[in-house]
Amino acid sequence: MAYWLVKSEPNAWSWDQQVAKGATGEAWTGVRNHTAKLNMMKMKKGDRAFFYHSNEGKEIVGIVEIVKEHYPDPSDKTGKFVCVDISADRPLKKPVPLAVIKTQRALANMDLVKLSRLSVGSVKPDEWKLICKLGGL
DNA sequence: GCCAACGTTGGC
DNA sequence: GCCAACGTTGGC
Repeated sequence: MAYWLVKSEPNAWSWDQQVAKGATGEAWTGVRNHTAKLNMMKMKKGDRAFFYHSNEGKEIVGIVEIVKEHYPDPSDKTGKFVCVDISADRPLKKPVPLAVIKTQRALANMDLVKLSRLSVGSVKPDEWKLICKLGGL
């Protein structure tokens, strides 16, 4: 299983809204970046991703599961981009802020830190474990 | 509100 | 196909 991180501005789409969608999940649309798209195309059903609040909060708040693999993004008229469906799995007991991630040497090479504008990044298994620990899971 | 990083666009 | 100009994202 692979691990990922998806970003959303909470005033556009928040963790609470994601939770409200339940196990059916919600289409993760609107990604218009090819690096992010390539990451989404690598996602498999059952993969997990951290849910990160950008701008407001700037912290990882929960874990989501990929419930449907990539398909054409219905919100993209050019047909070039894709989306996946994700559903909320569980919240972190304690959100992990970006500021804390930056203090961890083992997390310095995360896409989140290195490629701050990338909205869908990958997470290595070791990074995943450490963040879960920091998040109280 | 500022600015750095990065993607995209358009002139050549 | 190069590169300057511009727009957008997102941390600070």
